[in-house]
Amino acid sequence: MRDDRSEALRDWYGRQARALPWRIPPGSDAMPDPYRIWLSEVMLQQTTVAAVKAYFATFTTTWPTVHDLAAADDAAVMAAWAGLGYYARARNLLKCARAVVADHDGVFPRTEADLLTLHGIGPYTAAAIAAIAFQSRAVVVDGNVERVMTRLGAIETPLPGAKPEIRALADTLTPDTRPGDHAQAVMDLGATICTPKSPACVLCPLRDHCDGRKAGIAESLPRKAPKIPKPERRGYVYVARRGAQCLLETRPAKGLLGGMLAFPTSDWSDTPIPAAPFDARWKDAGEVRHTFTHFHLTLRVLTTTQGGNPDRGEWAPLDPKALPTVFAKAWRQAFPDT
DNA sequence: CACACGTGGCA
DNA sequence: TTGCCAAGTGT
Repeated sequence: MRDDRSEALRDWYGRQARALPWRIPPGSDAMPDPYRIWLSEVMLQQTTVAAVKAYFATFTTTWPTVHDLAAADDAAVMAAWAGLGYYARARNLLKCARAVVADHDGVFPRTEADLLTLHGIGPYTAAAIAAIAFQSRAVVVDGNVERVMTRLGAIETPLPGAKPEIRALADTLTPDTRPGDHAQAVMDLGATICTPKSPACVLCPLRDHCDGRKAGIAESLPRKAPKIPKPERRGYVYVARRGAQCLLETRPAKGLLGGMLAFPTSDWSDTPIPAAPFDARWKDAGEVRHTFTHFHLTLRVLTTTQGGNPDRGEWAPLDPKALPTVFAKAWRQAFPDT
């Protein structure tokens, strides 16, 4: 706390902290609920605050404690996560909740090392939970911290090579008192002031300490390797409706959209091979486009209202909200009225 | 270490 | 319209 930069950051956070559903106000002596901190941190992995809010409300209402979540049906949790993306997080969320109940008496472990043993908790999340939920002096490094630290220290080493330098600087800035507030202060700064593009340096509590700003290179940091263009893939998706039911399948537990509810599809490739789940007069309903992390996809949507004996999946009532976004798009393309 | 893994918003 | 990006983890 001797550090001028940490003090400036703490004071700024005291004034400008965002009010978030999982957050206690800066300086508060209230005890955060580790379950809610954990849940919010997992949801926030590579995901914006705006996208997380509604899901956090649904999850904490439906499953208020880690015991409730551990006892939930897999399908219910996957359906509730639908649309948020990175579905391995939902699968790991259940594994983690069940391990906390089975192996830790329903109480989240307090140390980074113990937290790290749980599914879906990596170095960032372990440090964040230790700092925010348990007031432990953990050094929290995420994308925001990387951006703020590379600018503050004018670190021009490209990522990921710069990580040791970044961590060392973050360690220097982390105070002994209220390290959880400090971690959230850096992340709020990165989200609202020290943004990827057009940072608002004039409003920054660290502007007089920032070497990147002094050198006029802040906005160009952190340096990163150029992105590889995404390849194009194509496929066929089969949307069959029979009265109130649709033909649905649960995707394999590993891989893309693993464990999620889906319509049957062909393979997705340069030259997909049509693979209707049963013989029928399939009607061409046009195409939908969707972009995943590492490829673009164009799906030709084929529909029928005939019945049939499918070679995979089963007839079941459909809640479109339980589908990953790419299949929700296909559903809307197939049956715009519903 | 490099790559797989979603999505919606914004310039 | 296209590309970039957001509180990363697992393999």
